[in-house]
Amino acid sequence: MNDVARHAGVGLKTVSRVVNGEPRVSPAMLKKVLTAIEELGFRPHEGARVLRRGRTACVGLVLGDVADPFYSVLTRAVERTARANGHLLFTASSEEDPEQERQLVQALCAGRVDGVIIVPTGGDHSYLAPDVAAGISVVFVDRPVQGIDADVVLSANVDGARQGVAHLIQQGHRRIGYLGDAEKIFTAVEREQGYRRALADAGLPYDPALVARGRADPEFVHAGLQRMLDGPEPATAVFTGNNRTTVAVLRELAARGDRRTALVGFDDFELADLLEPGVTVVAQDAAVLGRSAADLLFQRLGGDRSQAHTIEIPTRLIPRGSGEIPPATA
Amino acid sequence: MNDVARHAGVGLKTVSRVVNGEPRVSPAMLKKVLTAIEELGFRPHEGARVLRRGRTACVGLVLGDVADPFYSVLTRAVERTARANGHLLFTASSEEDPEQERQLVQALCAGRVDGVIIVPTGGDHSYLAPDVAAGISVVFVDRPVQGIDADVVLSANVDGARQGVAHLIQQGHRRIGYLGDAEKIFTAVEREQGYRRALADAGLPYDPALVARGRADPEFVHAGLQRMLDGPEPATAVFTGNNRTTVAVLRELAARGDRRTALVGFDDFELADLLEPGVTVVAQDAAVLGRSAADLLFQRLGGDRSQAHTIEIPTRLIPRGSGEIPPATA
DNA sequence: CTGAAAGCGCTTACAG
DNA sequence: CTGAAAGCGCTTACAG
Repeated sequence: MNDVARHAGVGLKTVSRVVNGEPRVSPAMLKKVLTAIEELGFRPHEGARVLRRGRTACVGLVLGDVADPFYSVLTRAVERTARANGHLLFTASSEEDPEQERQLVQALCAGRVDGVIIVPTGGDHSYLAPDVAAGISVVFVDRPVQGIDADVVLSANVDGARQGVAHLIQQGHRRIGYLGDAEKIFTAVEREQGYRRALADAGLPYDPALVARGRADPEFVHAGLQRMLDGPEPATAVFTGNNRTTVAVLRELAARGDRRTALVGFDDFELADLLEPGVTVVAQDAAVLGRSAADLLFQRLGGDRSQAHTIEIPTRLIPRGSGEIPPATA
Repeated sequence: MNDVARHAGVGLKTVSRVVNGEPRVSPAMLKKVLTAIEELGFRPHEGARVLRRGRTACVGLVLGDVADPFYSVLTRAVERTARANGHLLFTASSEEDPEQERQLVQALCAGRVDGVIIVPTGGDHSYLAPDVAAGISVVFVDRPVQGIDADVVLSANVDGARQGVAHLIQQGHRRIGYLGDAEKIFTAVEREQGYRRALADAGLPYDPALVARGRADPEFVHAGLQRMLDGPEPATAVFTGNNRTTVAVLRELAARGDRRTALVGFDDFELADLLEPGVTVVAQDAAVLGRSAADLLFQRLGGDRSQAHTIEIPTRLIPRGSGEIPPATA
């Protein structure tokens, strides 16, 4: 910029005015600066701007895994909103590791972003206090958080799961298995609670033998289903707590040649309607989740200092066939 | 940092030394600074560091749509490599709009990143010359680029498509339709070329009536398939040029109740194996594409000034059933 | 309408 | 081992 000023034979400030499109620049000056910029191929340096202005025009998004379809849709929605607000987006995957999440969030908060949206891993998030005090806005999405008071956007996990399981009960099922994430993940706990509530509502007993919690890998699902389906009192239906588990269960059922066990999954996924039978799901709206979180963030960045909000996004039961299979023994 | 120095009663430089873990700091000083940092909740400001050092420790990735499964897997691979090299990642979706891409890339290059990986939309990319001259490294992935000499990582599009179509010919098909992206997209042109080459290799005629190019939306696919399958000399098999088109074709075939038309798709997708029949695909390795591009980028950032490389990642034919359906009239 | 000075928060030479 | 000075590239008051 100094070069440009010298090249154009004007003051530094005049160049700054032109670059920032400020008024009160005479046409003659404007032209001199513009040609100098052109000739030198000058581009203003955002970093320097940020340092002086205190605003980065960037926001960050930290979540479990950008390649997970649910999160990639959420990411897209956040990105769209960020762009609409003139901001660029950092994305970073915590891999569900609290320590990695902390590192990523702090790297972002160290002057690189104006605000962050976080899908929090478990654990205490009070480490964010200095950053919040320094003026960085934080919004949590998909899961709530401990140790800090901030906006949160959630799916209606308990109620969604309750509805999904109630749907199976309505089809006549009495022994319904549950497979979901480990207990350290908030949504898993919530959805399992919805499962229990549906059972309780229908006066059905809760049987720990029908519940399996863990990572959605083939081994876990294989073992879990085996336990539920091959025992003396087998389950006739299964409710899964997230899309990866649902897909793993579909694979396992296919491998077993099992077409009689009913299935309702939490979270929709592409092609669920094309499988045979179509997979009945409790759909979350990842795009609305992302957009809502980003909207809240930009409200805060816009100066909103009101009390922290908690927004719950409703889910939707989509019957497609797998959840309407009647109990084998009925 | 000034506050810390004053609070600790030491020089600014000493604080800098401690923050950066430099040696030659006496234990007494170290302790004074450390407690001051603790008491003030000090965090070094990356922006300022960047301005002085000239390195951002960030890289950017600009592609069509982060929510596309192929790209989200690629994104994840880039992110992993970036993290392994101590860098954070910006992601931005161009939505296949050259102007939007240019804006995003330039916003990133304006002092926010050390390098960028781009899935280029069509058009000339010579606008990047000043940034490259300014020391920013650029790698293109998935598609090559015009107007600039840079590293490129591609899938073996022509050969992969040729193999996929040859596979259908081998099953006895003589009338094979092609549905793919619009011609402005490089990979679409390449894959269509592979399609034509396979036909030529087998001595089969190229029939424009069996070719449809456009966005993978339901209307396009509906019209395209109708034209190919409902004419006097219908196609008995279809080759699709990308995963979104493949899925749209699957939907359309299901809607038509068509289970006799064979299908091979370019690009793999989740659940392709669970459909009935399983979907035969020419699989690209999005993770390898992303990792290779990121590796090249960090080589450049590490000082490699050798000639630009072009890397081609092989594809793999995965027969699952849909591509092994014999011709209806055979 | 225009510009010289100070400073954003750090690091890079340079002296002590 | 320690620190005062200069400067990264820009913008924010402040004079003219």
